[in-house]
Amino acid sequence: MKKTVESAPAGVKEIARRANVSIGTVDRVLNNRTGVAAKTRERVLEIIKELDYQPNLMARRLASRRTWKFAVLIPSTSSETGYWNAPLAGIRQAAAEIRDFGAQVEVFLFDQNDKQTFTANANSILKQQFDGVLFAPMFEEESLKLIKKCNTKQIPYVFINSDIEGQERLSYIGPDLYQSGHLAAHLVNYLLQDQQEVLIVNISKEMDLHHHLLKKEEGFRAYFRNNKRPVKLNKTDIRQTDYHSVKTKLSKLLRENNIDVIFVTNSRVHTVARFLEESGDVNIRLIGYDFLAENIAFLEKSVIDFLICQKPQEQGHKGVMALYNYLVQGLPVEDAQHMPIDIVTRENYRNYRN
Amino acid sequence: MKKTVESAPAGVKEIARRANVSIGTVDRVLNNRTGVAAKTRERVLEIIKELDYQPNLMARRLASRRTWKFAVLIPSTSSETGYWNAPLAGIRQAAAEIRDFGAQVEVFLFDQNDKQTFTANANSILKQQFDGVLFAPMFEEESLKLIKKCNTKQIPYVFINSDIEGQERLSYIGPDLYQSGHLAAHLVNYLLQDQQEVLIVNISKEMDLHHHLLKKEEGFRAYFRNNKRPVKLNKTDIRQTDYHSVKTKLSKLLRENNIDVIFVTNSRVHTVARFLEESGDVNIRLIGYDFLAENIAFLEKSVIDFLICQKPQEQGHKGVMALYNYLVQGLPVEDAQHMPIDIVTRENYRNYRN
DNA sequence: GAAAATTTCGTGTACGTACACAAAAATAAT
DNA sequence: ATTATTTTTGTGTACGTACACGAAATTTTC
Repeated sequence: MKKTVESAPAGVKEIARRANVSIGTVDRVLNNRTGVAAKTRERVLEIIKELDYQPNLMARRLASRRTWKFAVLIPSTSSETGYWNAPLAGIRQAAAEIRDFGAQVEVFLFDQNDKQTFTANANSILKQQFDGVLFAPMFEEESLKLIKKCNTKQIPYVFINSDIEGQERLSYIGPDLYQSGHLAAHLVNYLLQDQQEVLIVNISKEMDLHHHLLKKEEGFRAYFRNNKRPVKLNKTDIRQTDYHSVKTKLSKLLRENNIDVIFVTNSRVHTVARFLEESGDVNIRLIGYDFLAENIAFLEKSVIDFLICQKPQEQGHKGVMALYNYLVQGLPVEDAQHMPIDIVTRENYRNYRN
Repeated sequence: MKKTVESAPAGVKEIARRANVSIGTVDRVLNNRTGVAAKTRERVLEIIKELDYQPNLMARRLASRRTWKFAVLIPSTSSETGYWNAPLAGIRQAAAEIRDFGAQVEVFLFDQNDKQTFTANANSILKQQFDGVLFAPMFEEESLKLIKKCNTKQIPYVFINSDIEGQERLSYIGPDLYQSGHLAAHLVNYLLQDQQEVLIVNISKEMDLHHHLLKKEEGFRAYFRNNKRPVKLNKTDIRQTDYHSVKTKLSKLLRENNIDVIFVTNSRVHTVARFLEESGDVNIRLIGYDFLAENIAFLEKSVIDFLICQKPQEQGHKGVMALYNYLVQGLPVEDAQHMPIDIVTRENYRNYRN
């Protein structure tokens, strides 16, 4: 019971021979161009299916002079957080991979603290002729404007990192915020003994980004609502993100409450870690987000117990590839691609790939 | 300060034009074939460098009739465990990706319980002309024979899933067993209250595979040796892998000892889970290995607390790509590629990708 | 039923590189 | 200096697909 040795895969020529037509006709069927008799088309299609014809991408690319241009619009790396370095790296990697296939990627960066820069870049993108857009719809109102224009211009667009519901986006690639909060709660639940208390910490300047954090908090709280044992959840919002402000607020809180586990809803967990280390509160368990050098340092020292990460680099990569697969390859693209929710600890961070 | 708009990248034709030679000569220089006057070669090389010529991989591949054949030798999926389905899927995926680039992959399967099938397949591989081999060196003695023959035949080979030290393999792709045991211990340490006891369970028929499990156990034990608080570690080996045998052995053990956490060193953790569920020992925490349907079912029901996974599918994919990158692309390949050590729980398994 | 219009199909060239073969130039042998 | 030999260089075809153009077959029009 051996499969026949597969010879060189069949191409248009072989199809043409079997269907008794010329390769021109086969080509018309393959690229469903007009000008083929229905009967002939059917016959050719049958043989194509029968042979399980796979076009040779090399030859296809070589013969076609067509090129594509994709625009990417994401936040620049602020001095405050290096998070967006990772998606950008993934975007660059994808760009390199698809360059030979005629797709070019141009990156535009906006300032997270300045909506104006978002709009300016968006307009710049619209002026040029791009075949697809990948962007982070952080500012809802401004994003909706861009979306609308893309719709009328028939330019497909992909969201990265956050989603806006009810839009005709090609795909959303990003974290599953609610679920990641849920997971955090699950871990906290293991860390927690009976009667112990939890503190939820939101550290964020921008009101807009709050939405992001709230979804995680929601998932976190939902877990404990369904929990068997009752757990007291305290919470604080810290709007001044510098260390001194965080320290002041936290020391007051820890003095007045009996906190055993702290959950920080974003990557600024290292600020809290620094505080705990300096104040010597070594018995407090700490859990937060993102594989950043500052965080890893505290993970290594066991000040942070768990980091939850959602492969930011892969997000960038997948974002670009979604456009490429859809436009260039003509493949179907998943409506939403939620990233895996990784748990990073002192014992596995060395093997982690962002 | 704008870079000049990049026109279509220069090819052999442009080089030939500038050097005042034919494309044939340029071709000879590029592939450093013989038969070019030293002076001419120099002139051409200079222009190549000047233009920063990048060969068009598509065209190169299309024109070159050269093909590669890779052999893969891994265990077949036994009725006992579906583990190897995952690496095989990754191998198949990689094969599809590189097919157009002239690389073909042929898969050979051996029976984990029959060394003879390994040797027979290995010989079959050696008889044919393969350009590279990817295999799981499970049986040391038999593997060494294959390795030796590959060495004399100058065929590069890659190990998957387990490593044999001191060999001139092109690369090793697989789990970091020791470290994954370490991670398991780290998690167990969170689950454990003072004075509580742990049970390590090895369930395995084959003596040979034991080596695998022992490395994990070693990492596990090492963690607790360095631990602040003393933890009592019990251990049992179960050689009969059917449910009844496991049940008998475990019930006796749990009756006589006071076990709070069980660590199963391989994917058979679902057998233990089934036992705990049936016996109603719901307070015992359970941790084991691998993203298999049987295990996920118990993870969902919270009978299993954690599963540790090492991306078996990606292992297969990377194994094939290592051969491809090295032989076809001429790229350097990492000596060892340890997989990430993923923690899968009830709250994140839906997002997990093997 | 012939000419015109339209549909359907086949042929040729191009993409950038590899490689075989032939032509030309340079060198060696007589 | 002429022929033979070797080295160096140029030309042509092929890879599998895309696409323009023109030929053939079919349908429409009068």
